[in-house]
Amino acid sequence: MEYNFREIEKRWQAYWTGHQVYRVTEDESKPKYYVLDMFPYPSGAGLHVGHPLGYIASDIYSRFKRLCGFNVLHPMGYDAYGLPAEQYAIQTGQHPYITTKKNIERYREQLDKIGFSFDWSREIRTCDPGYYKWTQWAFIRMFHSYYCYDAGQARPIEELIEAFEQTGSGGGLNVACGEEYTFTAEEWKAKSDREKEEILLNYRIAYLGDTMVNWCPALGTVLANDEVVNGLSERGGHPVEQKVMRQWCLRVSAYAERLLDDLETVDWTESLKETQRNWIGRSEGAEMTFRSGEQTFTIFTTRPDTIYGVTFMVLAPESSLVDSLTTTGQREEVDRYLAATKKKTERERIADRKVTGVFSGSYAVNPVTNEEIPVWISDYVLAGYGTGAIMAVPGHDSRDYAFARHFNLPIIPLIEGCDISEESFDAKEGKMMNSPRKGKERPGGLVLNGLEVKEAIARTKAYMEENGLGKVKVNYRLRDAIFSRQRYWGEPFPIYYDANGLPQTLPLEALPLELPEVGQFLPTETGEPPLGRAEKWAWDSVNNQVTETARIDYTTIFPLELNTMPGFAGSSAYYLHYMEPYNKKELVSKRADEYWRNVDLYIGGTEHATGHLIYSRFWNKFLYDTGVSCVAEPFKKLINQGMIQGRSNFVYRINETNTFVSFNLKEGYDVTPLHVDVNIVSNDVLDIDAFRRWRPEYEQAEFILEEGKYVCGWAVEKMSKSMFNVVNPDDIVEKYGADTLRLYEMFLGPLEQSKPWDTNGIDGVHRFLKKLLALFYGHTETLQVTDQEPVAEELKSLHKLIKKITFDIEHFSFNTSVSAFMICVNELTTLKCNKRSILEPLLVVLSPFAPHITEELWHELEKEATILDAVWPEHNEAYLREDVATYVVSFNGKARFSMELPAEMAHDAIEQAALTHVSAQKWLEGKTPKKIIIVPKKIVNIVI
RNA sequence: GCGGCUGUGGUGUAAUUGGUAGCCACGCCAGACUUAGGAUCUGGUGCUUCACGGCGUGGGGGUUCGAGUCCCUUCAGCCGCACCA
Repeated sequence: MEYNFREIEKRWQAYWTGHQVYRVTEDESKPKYYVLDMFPYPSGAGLHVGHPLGYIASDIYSRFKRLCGFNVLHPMGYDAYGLPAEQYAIQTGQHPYITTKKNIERYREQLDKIGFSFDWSREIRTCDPGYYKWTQWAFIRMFHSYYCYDAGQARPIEELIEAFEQTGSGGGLNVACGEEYTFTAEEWKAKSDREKEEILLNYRIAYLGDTMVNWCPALGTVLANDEVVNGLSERGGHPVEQKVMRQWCLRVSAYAERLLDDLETVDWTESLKETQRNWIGRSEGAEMTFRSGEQTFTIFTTRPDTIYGVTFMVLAPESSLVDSLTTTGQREEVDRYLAATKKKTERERIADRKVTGVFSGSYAVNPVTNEEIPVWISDYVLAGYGTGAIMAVPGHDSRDYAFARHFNLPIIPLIEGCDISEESFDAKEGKMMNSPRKGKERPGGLVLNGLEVKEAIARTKAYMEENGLGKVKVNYRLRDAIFSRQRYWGEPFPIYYDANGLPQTLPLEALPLELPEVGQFLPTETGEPPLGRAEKWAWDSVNNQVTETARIDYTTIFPLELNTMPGFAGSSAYYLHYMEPYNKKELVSKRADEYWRNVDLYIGGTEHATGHLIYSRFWNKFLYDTGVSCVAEPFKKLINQGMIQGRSNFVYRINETNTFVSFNLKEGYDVTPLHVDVNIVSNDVLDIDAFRRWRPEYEQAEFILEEGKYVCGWAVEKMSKSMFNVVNPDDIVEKYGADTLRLYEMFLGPLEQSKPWDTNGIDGVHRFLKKLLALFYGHTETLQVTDQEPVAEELKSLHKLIKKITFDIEHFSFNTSVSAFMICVNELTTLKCNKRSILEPLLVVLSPFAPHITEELWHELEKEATILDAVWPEHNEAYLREDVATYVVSFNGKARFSMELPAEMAHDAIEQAALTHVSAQKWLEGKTPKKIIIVPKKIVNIVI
């Protein structure tokens, strides 16, 4: 019997497509289960064997859930906007859509070969206007919303306008905003539309603001924080500088608290949650107000208890206070410092940690001691965090310490017994002293001496609030997301600018606002984004779509927004549209959303921890607030599949010759290791003929062989073209079949672990499939299955498998599942089992892992997949059979150990064990054993 | 610096979650069938010892009748945050 996987797979592929086997509908009679993969960016290089790892796992889980009676939504699509297609377009002039479309087709071809059960009728491409209509739609909604902390949710902006008209900015409003404004209702009413709009932008969830951005000159665009790594752009590694620009932003920071708190409600790995917690960066502290002459300003600190140790203040160079606190005498020096700081890029600022700074000339008054302390300016204080100003406590903060040492400022120790002669004492522990210092006590003043740090913090906070010197405040590291990109290949903003130059949203009927054609994909000569090259592009299409009254008169030239949205825009709510991709009227209908709710299982890489997975959670929460999504968290359980690294092979050329020496013989020769294409190496043995054909210079190569073979060296490296270690799944499928690939990728190790791809060992899995087929066919071409009654051993083998696999799949332990299959098939082979009643259920269990081969056999057995429902749950526990004397031993009602032996041996075992095993005897004191189970030589367990 | 994760044969890994450490594979060794083997099948394979035995889950210590698993400590590696007050 040949294992003709090529024919089998081709046939089933065609059958699945032809009969739309994996099409899913909202079937209310079944419980739902939503399995989602992070959709791929279709790159030009195609898939390598690492990409499908997560897809195979999710596919197995989907198929398993289907067999368990769930209605499983398992869609797939493409994150189609991206830089590579745009850069290719700039170089070649080919429209990114064409490149993207071609890549998608190639991806699809590769994915299809592996035999996934995606419902392709629900495919989404983020660059498809039918889809990005909903990205634009959500943006408009964010524009028309503000965030109310008291309500704990986003609210329509009209409510805020109403409040301003009623009570002005006072009236106990507790809302998220950029700058704080103070005005009365009358003042508000007196403002012009333009002024009102400027103020409202401070409150909108999608807003236009002047913010410090990461500007990447090489890419010609602004980047979000998660797109910058160590001061370099994530894509391409170009330097990034800080720059103030007017950009669209999303008020993600308003959701910081909820994004943090709701992490408790999701089933993600601890490390991923921790990464997000770090990124959100909650810190609890206090805002304190200091006075300097006529001015007051606020600082943020997590250590209010150290107020007696403040010996100077520091402002960020970009702080708006710098100007007003700089004295005339210091003006020149300060300006020089500001200019120097401005020139530094983000990376330089991180790289040279030299202490720099300049005195402003002003003094501030410590509100607790009334002492005057100098105000300095230094770039170690960040403008974007807290208030951009700090109180410096050199005794207990290492940065302040370094600064104080450098500029010879006083350092006061505040904790009993701490040594600050070499470094600051940063730990939040110990007893307070010098607070206040001896002889500086003031009646009714704050006294912290003798308190533990924790108590001192609480005491100071209370004192501040009682005396109106400050308030308790929680700060977050998480910043608003910068949402504009100066690129072509992205979603256009549904925004135009009116005669006042103020942003207005397009009418909803005008959506989608389609990406225009441009001659070139570069920025314009005047420095505008590429969309600036489109001539009055959208107005025609906008006006064609809206009713007569809503038409916009573009003859007065109201320009459209020329920026496009960033990559994360399209991936932020795609899982919602998968629920109802054919709905042209809504992102998702109430009915579909309430059926599918949220993603039960999400599988993808860790690299999205601080990007997509934050934005998506934010976006979903916004839609939850506005009643679109009915669940606050989009992804209930999340698994990060590990990365598959490459395993490179090397040949060893003897220097200055064309002779290659085998790995174990290379000692004694002067050799250079050279990467060799892993596809012409098998089990580390080089295919010499293929090598000679590989490159012209090796055509005449000579070899020094060991035992007739050329053995290559190897190393684990990143999978990349330049290392010749890229393995294409197509080649594996061609050689071994998709089922072998699927099983092998799962067999390789735990799903979440990173591991090198090593094709050595795939034979073992392939052999397993052949062995399995041999159970059905023997040496013939026709089925040899009989209807005989199974014997106990056969049943036991099967039921052991079912129990094991059920447990393993539910715990995403696919590698051990594959092992269990191998054990079962080995056992059945030994038993020469060809009984239908055993083999049929075995197929059902295997089907999530190797759908082609099992469907093939089912077909021959003339069975439907529904057989599963009957088998799976019923026989779950059935393998524990009295007649083979399997004992499950338990203490305190908890199963401890099980062992099998003939029943008649049990009695002898008790005696022997009790006599020979000291620890058992000790344990048994005062107890009466019912049964002791042993294996030869050693005691196994005791039943009380 | 702060936080998280990991450490088991030659290799990938497993261990019923505190109960015979090394399942299942790869590789290797031996054998069978073969003109042949990068095919197939059978047996063996943690280290050490001729053997009885002894030693073994990065190192050290502890809890326990019993520890790969729990606690303390230390080393190594990977990841996240980091001039965030």
